[in-house]
Amino acid sequence: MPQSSNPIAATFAPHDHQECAHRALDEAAARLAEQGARLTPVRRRTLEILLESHRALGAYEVLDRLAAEGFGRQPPVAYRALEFLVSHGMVHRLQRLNAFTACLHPGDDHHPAFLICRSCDKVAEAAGVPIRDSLTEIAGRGGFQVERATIEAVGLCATCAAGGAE
Amino acid sequence: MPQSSNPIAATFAPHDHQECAHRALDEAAARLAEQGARLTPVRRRTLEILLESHRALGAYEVLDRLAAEGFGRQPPVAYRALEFLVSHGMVHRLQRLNAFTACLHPGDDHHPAFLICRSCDKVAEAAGVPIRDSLTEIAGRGGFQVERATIEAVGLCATCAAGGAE
DNA sequence: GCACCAAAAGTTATCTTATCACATTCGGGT
DNA sequence: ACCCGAATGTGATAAGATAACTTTTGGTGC
Repeated sequence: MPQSSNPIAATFAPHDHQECAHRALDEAAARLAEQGARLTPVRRRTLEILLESHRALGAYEVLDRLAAEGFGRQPPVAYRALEFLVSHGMVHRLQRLNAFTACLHPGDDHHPAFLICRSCDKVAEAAGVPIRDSLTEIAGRGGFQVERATIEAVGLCATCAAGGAE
Repeated sequence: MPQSSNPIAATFAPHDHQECAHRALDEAAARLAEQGARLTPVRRRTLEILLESHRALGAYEVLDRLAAEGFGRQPPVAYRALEFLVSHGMVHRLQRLNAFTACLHPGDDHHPAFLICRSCDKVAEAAGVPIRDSLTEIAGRGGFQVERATIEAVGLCATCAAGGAE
């Protein structure tokens, strides 16, 4: 992730993907090692594929890439790797898109809000805490205990808005 | 909807569905008439089916019921009716569940947050405005313009929590 | 009443997304 | 070298959604 005053803007701005993806991969590997979880070749490659774009990819898109690289070509190959990565907080699932996106800062707030740009299709993670607090508060007044929340916004990122990609 | 200090609690509490569903249907019919939209038999019945439970139903569940009542038995029958109702604000689509739920107060805040009880599967609508404001604010700081937001929480409603349905 | 047109409903086929069940392989511990 | 459980591979199929085309329906002008 490049230098920037704001992580959301930084995600959408042009920047050195190689570097930010590499950093995230190292961090993921370290965290998984701590947990005693195995980052096997398929799982590692799956994470890399997601990190190579900030986009969300469908399971079958991931599968195609894996198959092209010599891994199995049946859906469970991709779904299993993705499920593993999601359950260890390395990847998030986007409900609106039926798609998956790599987490750029695993371990921090693992329940972010997602900002999906409808023009460039990149996905940023925004601080979920204040939003969840608001939701929890409103739900709580009705006696509802929130356990998990999905917060996903579709809109236009600053880069696309500026670039006339409207 | 029964008398209650809180609409969320009211949704989950036992109450006279017939009455609250009937009210919502009348309101929907009136609103559609205003808009010059046609509430045809399939559409009307689809809305009734959703109103009969506060649960979210999958398109194929709705389709089965429609087919059993003499309507077509092909997926587009259900999808078209649901799409019509969604686009007119009478029904909401829940991304987490790939399912649809009737709107209990069409016209009010058409972008509510959804509270889904994992025990009884009922769905309540909570005021979405404060939550969306929070999201819009955070996103805006990163230059992201929110256009549409999905806010869905899974948890436990007061009725199930009290009833030991844990 | 009737001819016309657009909207709605019906039907077939197909596509995308996701999971199940079972066989095989891999890797660490003894 | 052997064992065991985890991970992977494979075929089949379930579940969710849409495309393309035909037929029916309902309102409008005549």
